[in-house]
Amino acid sequence: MSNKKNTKKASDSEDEDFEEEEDGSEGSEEEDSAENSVKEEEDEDDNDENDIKEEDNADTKIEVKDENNDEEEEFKPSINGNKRKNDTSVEKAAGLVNAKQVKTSGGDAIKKPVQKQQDSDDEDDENSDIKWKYLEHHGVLFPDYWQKHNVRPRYDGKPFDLNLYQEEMATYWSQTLGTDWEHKPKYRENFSKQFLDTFGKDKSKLEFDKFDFTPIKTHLDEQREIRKNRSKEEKNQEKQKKEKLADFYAGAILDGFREKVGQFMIEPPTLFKGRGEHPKMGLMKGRIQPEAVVINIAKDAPVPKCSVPGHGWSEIVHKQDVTWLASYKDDSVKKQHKYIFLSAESKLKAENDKKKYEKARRLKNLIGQIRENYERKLRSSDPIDRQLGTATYLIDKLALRVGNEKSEEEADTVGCCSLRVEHIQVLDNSQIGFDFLGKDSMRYQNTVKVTEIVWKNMQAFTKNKKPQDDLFDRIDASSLNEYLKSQMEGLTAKVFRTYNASHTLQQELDKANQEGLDKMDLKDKLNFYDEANRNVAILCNHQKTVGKNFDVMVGKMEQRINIYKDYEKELHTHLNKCKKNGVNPYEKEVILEEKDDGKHKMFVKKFPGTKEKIQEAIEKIKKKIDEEQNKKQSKEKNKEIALGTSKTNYNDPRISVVWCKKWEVPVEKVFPKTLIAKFVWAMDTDLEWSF
DNA sequence: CAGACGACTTAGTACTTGGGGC
DNA sequence: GCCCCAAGTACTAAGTCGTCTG
Repeated sequence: MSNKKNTKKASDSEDEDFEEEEDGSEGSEEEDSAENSVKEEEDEDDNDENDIKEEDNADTKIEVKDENNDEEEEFKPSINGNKRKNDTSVEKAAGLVNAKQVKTSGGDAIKKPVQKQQDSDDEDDENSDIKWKYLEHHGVLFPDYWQKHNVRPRYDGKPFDLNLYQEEMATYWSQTLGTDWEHKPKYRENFSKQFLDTFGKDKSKLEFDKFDFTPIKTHLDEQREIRKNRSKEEKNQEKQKKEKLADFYAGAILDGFREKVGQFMIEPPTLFKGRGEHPKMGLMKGRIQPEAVVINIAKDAPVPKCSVPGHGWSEIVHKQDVTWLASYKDDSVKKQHKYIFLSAESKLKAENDKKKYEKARRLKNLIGQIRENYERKLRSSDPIDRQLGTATYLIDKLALRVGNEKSEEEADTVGCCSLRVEHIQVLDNSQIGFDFLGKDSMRYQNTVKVTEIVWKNMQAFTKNKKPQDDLFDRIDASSLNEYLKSQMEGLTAKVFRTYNASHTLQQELDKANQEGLDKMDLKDKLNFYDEANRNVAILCNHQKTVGKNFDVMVGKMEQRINIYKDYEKELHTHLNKCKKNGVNPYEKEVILEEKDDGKHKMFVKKFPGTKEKIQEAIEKIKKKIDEEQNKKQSKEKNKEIALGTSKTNYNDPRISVVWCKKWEVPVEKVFPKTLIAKFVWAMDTDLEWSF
């Protein structure tokens, strides 16, 4: 396997960087080949340094034996599927055994036993750090190199030449013109500095403000327009090409099963867009070269081909104790690791997911005892214990995150342990006010009534401190988790969020009986579900920003409702007239509203000629009013609440599955496709089950 | 033992899509 | 058939938490 080490750092020194790319030839040449890479991969396999021997090119179907997996679609990755058995004896898993042995050991379908396999997995504890025995995949996809469009910005009113890299940067900048980013001082500052730095010694002569990027912005808009107006065939072609690519890279084999890969495209360069007041926003995210990418596969799996000609992987590793297929470092904006994992619907992820909820259920069974314990700690004479007890109380009652330390290089956000005095207010009547920025700089604003002792503790923790001082100065995330571990094996702060969320959902949905759900129609049942979901989202503070035209949309809805209502009234008067005069002699149509272009009739009023028909029309419009009002209400209720996050990450899917079965609601109504796929393991939960 | 590192989950937003209303 | 919007998905940032290291 290749191991070329001519790596250059992504983008530490811009001068070097663009000089290297400046000669252009590299760029365009590679781009072409990158485009073709898929075809190449499949047809020819002989011109690459990662020359892989593909012993068996037949696209062997892999037999799926595990009954838990019978829903498994075979997506059709063209991996050289080796048939292999999925049930390998325990000793084979012992780690050092290489996959070759696994592969060649035993026939195919001798052992069936799903049950057995599960048992042996459980006993497998001493080997629990082994995540797979065999792993094979196609590596990762690289974004195209920059292709010059030669649209020049103006400088001091005159067209200004840029080299390849400068043009790339300038274009990323131009993409954000007209958005909020443009006006964030930090974004502008970071970008402009880095941009000017690319001019080396000339940079002192340049002022960023004298640049005018509107020509590039215009060009981008035009391009978008062109893209939008492509013919149907063109669009289709492109779609198919994309799908083909996806098929190729999205397929992996893990322990004899075809699995789908998650995000397999290396993150393309762009300007970093951090959340909140991130000090690094606007910096250039560097281009990742294959030389930075580590590939993780089984020892006897074919090495995936690197699709960038003339380049090779950094390293091929066989780490069985991790689940990632590929990883790379990207230090261009901040030190970080990126990974390519299997998708959420893979067995590996699903198992973890299930474990997470099982752990939360264990907490449920112990919560009484655990609460007693931290209540006691609240009154301890040891100040550390009082802080541990108080923090645990907040995590439990308010579903706060634990709050690890953060560096200066990130947005200033906090969680429980990192709360500062300035974030809380000790109020009258045993109340505490919270106001801080949590994960993703989402604001947590809440006033809560707490127990007497918690209130006293909180007050004590603020004593003699400056606003910027830590509220919990004697503990941190790891000491808190250590304490939690002493209460229950594997217990950490985040388990409380999972537990509280799922518990809340279960409780809310259990109210269905009192609410008389059986008499409701599907829409109302779903409203009921949403309401439960919403309570969880509120608990976890899952927010979304209100769309720019939220008010406009609501306004439109109101307008529509009013029009409908007016019409209803008119129908009533019409009906009365009809009653008086016997049969109405005429039927008229009035176009109530037209759009500016005169093309679109928004709403047509009709005044039918018979009493029956009028009555019908009244019923119809009443229903419409009702529907519209419901829509408006839920839109307003969900104004800044995101339901999706708790659905995907916090709510034990079995709760919803059982509820759906019980009330005859199709699961597809509460879970979109992707979540159904993610939660296959929960789909056949039986009615008796509860969280 | 603190801080860095590594792996994995959780998160909101930007973009795409598809289904209902005309 | 077209248009529009909401729902769904893709994307990647930002957390958590265990472990390694000096």
